[in-house]
Amino acid sequence: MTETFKYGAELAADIEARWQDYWEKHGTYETPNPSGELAGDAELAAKPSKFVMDMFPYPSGSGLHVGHPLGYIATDVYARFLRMTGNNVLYTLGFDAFGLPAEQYAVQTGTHPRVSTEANMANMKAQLRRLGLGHDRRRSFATIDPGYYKWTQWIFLQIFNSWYDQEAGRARPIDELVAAFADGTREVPGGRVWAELDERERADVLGEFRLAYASDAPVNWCPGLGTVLANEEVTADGRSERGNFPVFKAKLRQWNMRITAYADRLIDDLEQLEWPEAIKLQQRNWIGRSEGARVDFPVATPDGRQETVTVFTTRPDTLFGATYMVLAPEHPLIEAIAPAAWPQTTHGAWTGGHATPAEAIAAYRAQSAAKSDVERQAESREKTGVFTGAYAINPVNGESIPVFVADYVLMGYGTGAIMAVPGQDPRDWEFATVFDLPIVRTVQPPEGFDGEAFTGDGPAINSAGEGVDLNGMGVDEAKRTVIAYLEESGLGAGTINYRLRDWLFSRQRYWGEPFPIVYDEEGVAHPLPASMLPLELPEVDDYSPRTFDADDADTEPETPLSRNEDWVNVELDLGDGRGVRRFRRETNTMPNWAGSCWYEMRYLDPHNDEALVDPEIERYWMGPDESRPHGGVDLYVGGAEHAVLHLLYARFWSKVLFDLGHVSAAEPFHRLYNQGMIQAYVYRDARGFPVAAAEVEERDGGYFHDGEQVRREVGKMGKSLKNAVSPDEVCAEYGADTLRLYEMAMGPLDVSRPWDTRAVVGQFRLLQRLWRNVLDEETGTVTVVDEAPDDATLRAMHKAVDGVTRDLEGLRFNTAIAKITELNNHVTKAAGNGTPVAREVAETMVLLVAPLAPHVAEELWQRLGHDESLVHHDFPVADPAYVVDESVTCVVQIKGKVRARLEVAPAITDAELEAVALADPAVLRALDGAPIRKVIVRAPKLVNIVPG
RNA sequence: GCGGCCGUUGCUGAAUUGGUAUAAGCGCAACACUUAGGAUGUUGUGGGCGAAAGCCCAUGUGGGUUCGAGUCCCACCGGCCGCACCA
Repeated sequence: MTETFKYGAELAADIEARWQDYWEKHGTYETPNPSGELAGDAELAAKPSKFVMDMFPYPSGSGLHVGHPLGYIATDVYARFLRMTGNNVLYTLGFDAFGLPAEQYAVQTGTHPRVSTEANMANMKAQLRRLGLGHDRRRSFATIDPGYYKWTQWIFLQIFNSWYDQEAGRARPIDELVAAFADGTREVPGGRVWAELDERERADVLGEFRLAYASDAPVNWCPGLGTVLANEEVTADGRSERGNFPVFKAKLRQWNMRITAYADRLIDDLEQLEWPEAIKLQQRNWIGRSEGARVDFPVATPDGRQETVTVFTTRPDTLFGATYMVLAPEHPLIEAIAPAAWPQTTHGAWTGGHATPAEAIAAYRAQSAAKSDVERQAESREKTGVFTGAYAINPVNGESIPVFVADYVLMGYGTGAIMAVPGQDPRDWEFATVFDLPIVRTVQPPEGFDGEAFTGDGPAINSAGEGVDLNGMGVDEAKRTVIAYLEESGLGAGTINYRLRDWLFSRQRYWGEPFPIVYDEEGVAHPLPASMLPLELPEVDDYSPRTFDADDADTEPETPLSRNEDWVNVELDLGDGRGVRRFRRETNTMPNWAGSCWYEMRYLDPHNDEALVDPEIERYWMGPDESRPHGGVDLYVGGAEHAVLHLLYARFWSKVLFDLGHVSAAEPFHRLYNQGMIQAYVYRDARGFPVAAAEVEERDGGYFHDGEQVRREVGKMGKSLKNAVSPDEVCAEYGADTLRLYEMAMGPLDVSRPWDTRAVVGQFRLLQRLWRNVLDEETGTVTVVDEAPDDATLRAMHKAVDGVTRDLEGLRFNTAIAKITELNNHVTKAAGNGTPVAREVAETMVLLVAPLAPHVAEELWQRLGHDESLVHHDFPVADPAYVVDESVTCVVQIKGKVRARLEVAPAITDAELEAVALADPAVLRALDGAPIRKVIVRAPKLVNIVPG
């Protein structure tokens, strides 16, 4: 092979492979911890710590397209920049390898999930290595590594063994609650005596407090996937986020995490985080905090007792307008209050044509249970319901109001019961109209209001009773007044309600972390002692989930692990002094979110076998400081689709671990950045089918495939739209440095935009020009001269340094590249005019481009005579004296329109500039003798003259 | 329906946050070097009028605030995203 020094695909490939090997061999990206196993270069560890992280990937089998590494390239550039500006930077990448995608892929290909997952990870690692990402590989792991999930299970046990102390506002060990129950400092629910409870009863009591607990509750059952799902994994139209199968409500015993205990802190602590407002807003909405009141409505039962139905309302001020009441179909009190026969006064339309309330209720329940959420959404929102036959007493005015069952009230929100105020609520108005119920306005609508329910502010009317008179008050005052009255008279209380539900934490899957829980012969759950962790997934022959007809709600989940009797039935000594006993293992597994709830902490201390992370090391990297009041990762980059899933769960786990004293950071991610999506052009033929984008040619202003005209649109990149571009292709044609530059130059990181293969060459040309500015393509000799650069070049250089530094700090990679390009173009032009490139300028350009295009930068740096890698070299610093131009172009405007340009010194005073501007011939000509009313001067760039 | 974001050139996009609109890249055109160019370099490239100097118009549309608006305010049009019978 004849040696060539021309920067082309071949040379780029050679340079890149060489430097990737060099970095690996020299451990260039190995970041020292302050102590412990990964302690190293003490000088480096003494620098300020910066922790930069990507959302780690699923090891998917289909390989990467150029959209996948966008965020990784951005974090790599930023991490490199931070290294060059005096920081000790932790940067690595692991794999989120448990969960549905990995398992489904394994099922499709008929191989064991571990085998296919490992193969996929190896493939992705090779693809990522080709991009030159500066990861500390010693810190990488996959969530499926037993050494990692040992600690996932350990954290589960911590959560299981704690409760939320409302008074203290934090989680505490469950033992402290047991002690309080035992010595009577805390009352046992139901007024029972702790010492008199048996083991089963105690377990049940504690289950009401534990932050991880099993309960029988309506859950999201997805027959098509064969598993239950968390609320966050179900779409608005009642389908599974993965696979898009229908989801049904089913009552099943499942594990939950009491995330609701943290609702307020999860909202409040958002304040201090540097996250996109849109994501904060989504989290706030998801948690759905709303302030209002609980109000108790007495209902007489058929057997002469009195029941109390509690409602939640955000509008207690409208209580006098409550003319009926509605319970959700699943409400537990319906049976107790429904009489055997319809009361005499029953309106014909209220019975649904049934002979008795019991029949009507049963029929209505059957009708609404048969509807999946999908159908409920698809139907028009016409209100349906049925009378229970019972009447409640409105506590403020003693009115007897009918109680209905209707599915527009949801058991999962508030108390599952509402007071209906048709005068002020559009839904209640609609229902009242259908069932001919009375409507009483309690807020005076404004003059000319001709709508139905009035939801705005106004003076209260029709709102006076024996104990309280709201008339004339505005909404806020009326709320306060009525809440005070309710509390005084024991009829209710001000309260806060949340939309957030507890997190359903178990799945009927093989490919997940087994629960470290066993059941004794009485069915009481016992945690495994930490010494028995990790509880490894057993090897089984049949790991596929039992799935069902997607529409068959009448099915039940079956856990793959339960098929393995040898593993399920065990004899263990739990170390509780009761010796070896027989147990059955929990056969559910954890959801794939478990592994991603705490992985940032494990990067810090990945091989620690004594603790999830050493406290000193955790404090060094993640501990709170002035800029991060709750601590956390300095920069976390990933897609916005995790706004309420991973990001909420991870925050929750961090807070529990923080409360229990295991970590110093109460928030996992201080600064969050959502990268946009790289889209791609989609070409469709006349029938609307996508055609292979790579085969489309553009001519005569149109696009053609196989001689046929096709139309172009912008869509997602992927196999199904036949427009995927793999990073391997781009690397082969231009090299990884060009790919990196192009992805960073395409536009702002947080904006989505289409990939344009044609435009990649622009960044390739930048590197070629840079290369030629340093050395001779024919001979390979360095051509830079050891002379001082001329003044103009020096200014261009320092301006570029200044701008690039600020752009990289702000993650504005596209404009940073534009500034480097400008400087390089300046140098190229000067060289073309016979001014050789000065060493100082060449080296500065190499350092500026180093975070973005590290391979070519290392190569040029070495050729410029340096023996050491530039990865830890100082980034150039701009000299302020050269950042300002020698002369500045000042615009002279007349009434805001530019009429003249002046070259002036940057230090010119306002008065001097005004004098110069007013003497300028072009200005005089434009003014044409008009008198001057006002002159605005912003030296040195602008003068605006306003003629009278 | 509620909430949030965004409309700049043929395309991707800049604009120190109210102060020269259109940086940089792609594409396109011309020229140079070349046997050749899908290489490289140079120059040009929002629209209109003009020989030129220059003038007028232009940041989705219409209004407003200001000496001055892509930027701030109001209304509308178009697009994207989130939530949605949440009491």
